[in-house]
Amino acid sequence: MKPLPVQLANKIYAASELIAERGLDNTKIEDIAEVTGIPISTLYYHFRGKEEILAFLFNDLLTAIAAEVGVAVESDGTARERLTRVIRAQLGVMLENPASCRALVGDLGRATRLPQLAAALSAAFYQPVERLLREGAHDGSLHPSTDTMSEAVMIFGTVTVAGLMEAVVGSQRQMESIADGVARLLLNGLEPRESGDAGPG
Amino acid sequence: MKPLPVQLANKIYAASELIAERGLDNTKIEDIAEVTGIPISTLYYHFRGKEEILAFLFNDLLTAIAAEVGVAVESDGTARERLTRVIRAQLGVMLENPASCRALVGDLGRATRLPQLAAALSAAFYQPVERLLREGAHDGSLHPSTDTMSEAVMIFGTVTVAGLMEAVVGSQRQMESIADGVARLLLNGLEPRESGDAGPG
DNA sequence: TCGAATGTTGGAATCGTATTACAACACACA
DNA sequence: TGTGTGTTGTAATACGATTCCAACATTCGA
Repeated sequence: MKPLPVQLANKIYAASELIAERGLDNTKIEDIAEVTGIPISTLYYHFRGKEEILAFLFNDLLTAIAAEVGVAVESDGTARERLTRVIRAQLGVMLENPASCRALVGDLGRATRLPQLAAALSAAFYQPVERLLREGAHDGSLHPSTDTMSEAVMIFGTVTVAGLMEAVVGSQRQMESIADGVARLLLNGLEPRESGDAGPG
Repeated sequence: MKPLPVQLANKIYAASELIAERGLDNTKIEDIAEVTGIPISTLYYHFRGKEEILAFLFNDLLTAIAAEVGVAVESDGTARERLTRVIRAQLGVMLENPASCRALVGDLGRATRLPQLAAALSAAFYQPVERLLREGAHDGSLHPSTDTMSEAVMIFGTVTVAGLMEAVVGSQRQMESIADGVARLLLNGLEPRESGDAGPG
């Protein structure tokens, strides 16, 4: 696939707001053309159709997340510390692109039906976290897990839903604050700990 | 809204499989008519359109979940124990209706854009859990929380994504096994506990 | 049993919108 | 100047949702 001219790439993002609001089906190509300022003909010259426009936006978002998450995974420290950074990374990107996030989640079915995206989703989320879980069992900073895959998926769900909620309500909360809440739940759990709070950085 | 004749209600579920697979837009009314055995005209006699069919299915699922969850919330025991039951209840219904679940999540955007459903969603999930969190802080079985609403949402995300994964892959795992994994993560957290595993029922 | 009300159904008619086709035009670059 | 690539408007085309309508079925109370 040709690499969409920058000038267009910049404009096309304006569509995510619209799609997030109404969903792809209730968004007319005509509307997309209007908000992006790209004529319909031009859109069809570059994209096979509506769905491919959405795919472009998703792919972009997922790539961004995967990149940030990748950095966090590779960083220094215990697995637990890095997991905290991963959570921050994911939430950070989500809060920076609330519209794309809402669009992604709103049309999640479509996203998972687009094969390239399913792979990107997996690469951006599950795999890095799964790896951290294994490493954490090794370095003792995380509990040993029998099923890292399930756990990675659940963690993904927790983080995503948390981020999504903020994206939907257009929250003004700082990413750190949200990330702390997520990390606390995931690391400490809901059951009271005998000792005081474990205070991760 | 008139209460859809039972005979039709039974047939209409056959549509969820289809919608789960392709998403609502890629599902023609014609297809729905075919798999359900309900003629197009009849569908339009009872439903305003495609979207309302989906809404019916969702509403049904959410009502079922809300009911089961409600029982769990009202049951005996500490808040922690009841939370465990809530998780089982939700997962139980999800695994019994995998197609509806996939459809729901796949068209989540649509679901949240349908006002009645947003309310049903909230009633089925957040509210009961939020209540348990507060009660748990009281009876000491759960840690005190500063933001029960966020926490409830995250818990919802964890459980839902876990259930969804199983629904998507058509897992044969027992609900108990899955629920145990979810409960362990949510209650104990990822960080190792000094004492041995806390073993909830 | 009759008649109204309600539900069921097929088929034709509408209508909106995605997508395609095509032709004119712009720009860069050899 | 000529070719290739990208841009854009306009006019088909096609498909599928929804609506309309008329015929028929069923129920139920008078």
